[in-house]
Amino acid sequence: MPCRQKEVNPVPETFPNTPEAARPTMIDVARRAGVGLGTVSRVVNGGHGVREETAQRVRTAIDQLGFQRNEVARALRPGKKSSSLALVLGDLTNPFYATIAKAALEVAGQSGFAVVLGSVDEDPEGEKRAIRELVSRQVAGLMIVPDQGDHAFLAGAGVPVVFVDRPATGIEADIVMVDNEGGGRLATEHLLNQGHERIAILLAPSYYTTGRRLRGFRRAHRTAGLEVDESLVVQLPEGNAESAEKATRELMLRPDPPTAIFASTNFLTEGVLRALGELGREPAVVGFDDFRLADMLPTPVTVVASDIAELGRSAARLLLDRAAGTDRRPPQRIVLPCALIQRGSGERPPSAAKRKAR
Amino acid sequence: MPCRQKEVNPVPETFPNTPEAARPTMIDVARRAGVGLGTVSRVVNGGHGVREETAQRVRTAIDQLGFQRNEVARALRPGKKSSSLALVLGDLTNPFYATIAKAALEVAGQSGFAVVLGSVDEDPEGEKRAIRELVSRQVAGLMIVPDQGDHAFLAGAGVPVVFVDRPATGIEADIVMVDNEGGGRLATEHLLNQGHERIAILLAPSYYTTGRRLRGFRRAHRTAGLEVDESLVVQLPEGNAESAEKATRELMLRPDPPTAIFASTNFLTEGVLRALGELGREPAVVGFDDFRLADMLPTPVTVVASDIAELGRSAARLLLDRAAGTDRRPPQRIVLPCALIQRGSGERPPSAAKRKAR
DNA sequence: ATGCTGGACGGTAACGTTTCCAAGTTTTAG
DNA sequence: CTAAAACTTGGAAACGTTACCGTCCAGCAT
Repeated sequence: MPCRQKEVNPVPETFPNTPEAARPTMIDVARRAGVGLGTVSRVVNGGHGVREETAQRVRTAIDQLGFQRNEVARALRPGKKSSSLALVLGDLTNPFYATIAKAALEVAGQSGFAVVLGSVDEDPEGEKRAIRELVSRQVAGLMIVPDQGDHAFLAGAGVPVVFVDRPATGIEADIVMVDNEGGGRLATEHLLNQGHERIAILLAPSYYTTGRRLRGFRRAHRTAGLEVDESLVVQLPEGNAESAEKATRELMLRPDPPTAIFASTNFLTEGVLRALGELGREPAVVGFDDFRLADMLPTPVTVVASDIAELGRSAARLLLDRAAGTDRRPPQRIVLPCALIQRGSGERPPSAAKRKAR
Repeated sequence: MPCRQKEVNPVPETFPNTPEAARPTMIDVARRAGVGLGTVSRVVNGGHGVREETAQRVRTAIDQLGFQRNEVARALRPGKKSSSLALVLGDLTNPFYATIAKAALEVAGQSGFAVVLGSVDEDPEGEKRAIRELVSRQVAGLMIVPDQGDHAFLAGAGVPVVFVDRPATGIEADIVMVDNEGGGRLATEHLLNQGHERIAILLAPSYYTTGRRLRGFRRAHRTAGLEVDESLVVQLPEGNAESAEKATRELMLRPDPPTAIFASTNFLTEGVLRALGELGREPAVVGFDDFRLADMLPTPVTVVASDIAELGRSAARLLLDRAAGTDRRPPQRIVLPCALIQRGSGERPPSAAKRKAR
């Protein structure tokens, strides 16, 4: 008779070099409670179809042994995806991404989902690799702040995908983003209302968001009946503060400098301010996205902001619904509004810039 | 004859409501390549002991089918922990934590490890729950920025643990941290050297780090032959900027305000500056931990800083070695140095504070 | 009594991988 | 030319869980 006896927490003769405490399994629990394996599983998963008395005995055994379900084994069963979501985004050091991550983590955690992070530093191919890695871990869904490039390869991944902050090409999926065009228009209109007619816009390289914000910029001009001076539309080679700083310097040292600058990204805003601080110039400045300490700088910074945390929360909620199969609607498109926060830098009149211009 | 024939990517008669693309398994690959299952596994894991010709055939099949190893199934095998690390820390919105996370992610990623994040908002019990969750996901190791409270329960987790930024009680484990006492001393000495004799210190509630920084503060005083005015040692009820702001206001409105303030945390520093800005006072200020825009504030902020990213990198490296079993040394204790970054706020002489004091 | 229904429970087959062992094949040595 | 050794390879067990399929028993209707 093949006696498949298994020692419960066997004491190893020689202490293993990896002091790996053998964690109890459902089988251990079953044996201890004097019930079958299936019964333990039923109890662990809600306990339907188990007599209360039996369930109690099982629960006691679970407590005594300190049993905890092995999520990996659980996820192996067909259909059962693991109870983890993946989040793929850029530099966590950017408060923008960090805020999204935090919010998503929070929502996922409330539903008992863990979040596996894939940080990708602006590398179109690295992103693909990271996503493949994540998918191979059987995550229940993907939240992606996509890089440029085709994301069609995601279609075969077999898991729901939610894009965050910007859409991706090649695949139809849910998307949660902010009203970039509206924000761009808001910022620009505000500057135009102050009487500015020469407004520069700084753009990070080829993000989707960049295009929309620029569109808002143009639209505001058109509405005001003004032409956009194309030499004031600055496409930066990189999306960091240094790049913006350099561009701002060049911009302000032109014979015909702008009287206002719209920095389309939080890091760009920083760069702009840095350059202006050194030059001692004071054009009006409006940034896109709020940032910490914006109100404490020598001239508090006016920004167009949205609820970034809500971006992360919405994405996580949507993804959880998709993963659970609760949500069968066609791909959704959630757009969060932007609001203007006036702090000072955006309210400087054109004259202020001119006054110091010489 | 039990013909366990399995269709390769069978076409479902009725399209399933969850459009789950059946992903190919090793068995599919084996069949396609005309080899055994074991051979495929060997090829996937480095291909030792497989003839090159056979390996090539397998690789072709893998490419054709777009096969990718199921990490979950892999992790199920005994001994094989999953190739993920867990990172448990506080508010990701705090650049301090975000920096650690980013660095750890980077190092882990280079070794093909994913990182599962558990963010815990200053909740002693929530941390425990989060850790249990993570352990049940069979992570290969834990990196924890521990909350107060006993962490003895980790001893039975069966996975290596590395503590980050501060040690935990109840368990002997690796720890990576900064030289808090040295940093505290450095900051204090710097202020003392400027001639300050009434220096206040603001402390976040009951962190380990708080105690060490305070110790450095006291030590510097003792070395200088000065008594610490205990009324200037301010234990805050919370670790946020608001709390520090309120405390600073009270401090400065005393009949005998300090001429210098040592803020022992980046958020505290922010609060201090906020209060001083409103009051129009100018005591010297030194903060612990650098932060973005510190150099752009009206008075650039002097701080004691360390390489936070290296904190995360070291932790990840150490944990990877432990997880691989490469590192069998007794628990390590890595301490990173602190350096003073002079920017202005810390170099104001006592007279400046007094001048405006009335 | 007997047959039936249905709930409670035990057992077992997967899930996809790794690892071990045995069998087969080639190479090397004697 | 044979024996042994080394290398390849296929097959099967096992990891811990869930889902399904029986079995068993109590209770009920006939």
